[in-house]
Amino acid sequence: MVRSRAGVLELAILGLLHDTPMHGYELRKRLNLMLGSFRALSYGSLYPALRTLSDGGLIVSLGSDAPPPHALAGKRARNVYELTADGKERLAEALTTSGPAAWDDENFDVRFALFAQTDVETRLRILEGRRTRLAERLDQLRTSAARTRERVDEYTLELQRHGLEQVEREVAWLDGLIDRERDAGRADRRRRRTSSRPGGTEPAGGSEEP
Amino acid sequence: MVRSRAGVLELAILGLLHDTPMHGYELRKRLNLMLGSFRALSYGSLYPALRTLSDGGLIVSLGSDAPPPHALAGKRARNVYELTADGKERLAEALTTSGPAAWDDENFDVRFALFAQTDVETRLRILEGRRTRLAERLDQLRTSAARTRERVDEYTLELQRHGLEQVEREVAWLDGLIDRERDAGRADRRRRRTSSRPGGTEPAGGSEEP
DNA sequence: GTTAGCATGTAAGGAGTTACATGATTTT
DNA sequence: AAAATCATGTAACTCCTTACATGCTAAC
Repeated sequence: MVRSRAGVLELAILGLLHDTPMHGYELRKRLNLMLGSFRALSYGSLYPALRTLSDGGLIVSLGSDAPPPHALAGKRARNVYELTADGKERLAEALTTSGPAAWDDENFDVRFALFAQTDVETRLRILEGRRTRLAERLDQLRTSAARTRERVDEYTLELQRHGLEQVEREVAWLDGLIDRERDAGRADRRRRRTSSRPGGTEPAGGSEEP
Repeated sequence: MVRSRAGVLELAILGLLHDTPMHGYELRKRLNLMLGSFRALSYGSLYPALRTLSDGGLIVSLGSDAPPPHALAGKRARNVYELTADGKERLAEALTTSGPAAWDDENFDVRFALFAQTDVETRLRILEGRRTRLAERLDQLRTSAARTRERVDEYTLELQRHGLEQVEREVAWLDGLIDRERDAGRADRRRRRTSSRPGGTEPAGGSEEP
């Protein structure tokens, strides 16, 4: 088995390249945006990752032929990458898996940012998984807060209080998103029932009303 | 120069041991509490860190002599560590430094959790440094949000919106804390002026009214 | 013509994790 | 007597960063 570890970074790259072929430098900027923009990813991470994906046959660089149609022509030396068939397959596969690897702290943001390429069912599974994870955390925090009370100083206490509040807010955020997705899901099923098309693999997309 | 890198973990250990001598296993639990309790620190990190500190002469294990006065006597094989004079010195020194190393994402929480061992001036410097850092982040986020609008999908946008909101809330939290510290600082100066004692190196502490 | 930003990469190293290996003590 | 949890450590490995090395192109 060659697949072994997934790596958030590789998934993020695959996800971005699915929309638009890009070269590393630009990819980095989009990646940083996608990941909330703090914690700027370094080239020392990005280029080796591109290399790995390229070696694995998931992406290819459009070497010296086929200049990007819309953009500033000329300027070689840029390696514009795009997904191969294998890459698309792997991406699609990775996007439908849920499990802890989807809703853990390090992965959730990337998975969320790629929701547009998924269907409502997957989105709901991931959002609910994340919600459950955070609810567990909340439980732990509240329990240990009750246990440690008085044994820690003001500042540690304040830090815990603030941490708790942040998690609570994130849960509330998720609740809102879950509601929205459920509505979208209902609308989707209604649509599918009405039209005779049994529905392909195309993403649900839609929901123009945020 | 032997000092080289500081390491958040080592500072956290020093800070906890300053209050109470402890053995590794217990230290880990307190450490996890202190760091918000998610992201449980592994033994594979903790014990080597204790080793390093021990080798550097900053902490010592009270080997087989002097059983902990208050606690469950008996049970050897536990390495209870405490700060050496050097360790206390290094801790005090580390606690008064500000600079990015104090208010960066990875360090701020630990620094904050150790505020009880600092004076108001240091606390204010760090809180304000952190506030400035976050304000910069906010600026970047808002700018890039304005630039990318329409070029990214709903979900990426929602993620950015949520990230922005979280940072805004943290800034508000800091503002509250800064106000409180300013009040404490004023009270402190007044107290110092009134009493003839010029004030030693003891932490400002106090502030029973949260 | 020189500075700033675009563009790609490599090598060394830091900071942590997982998995392994071991054994004592407490609870059921 | 078995299971849980306390307690300490090591080795291999992962993921990422920093610092280095290189060169092209746009703007001032």
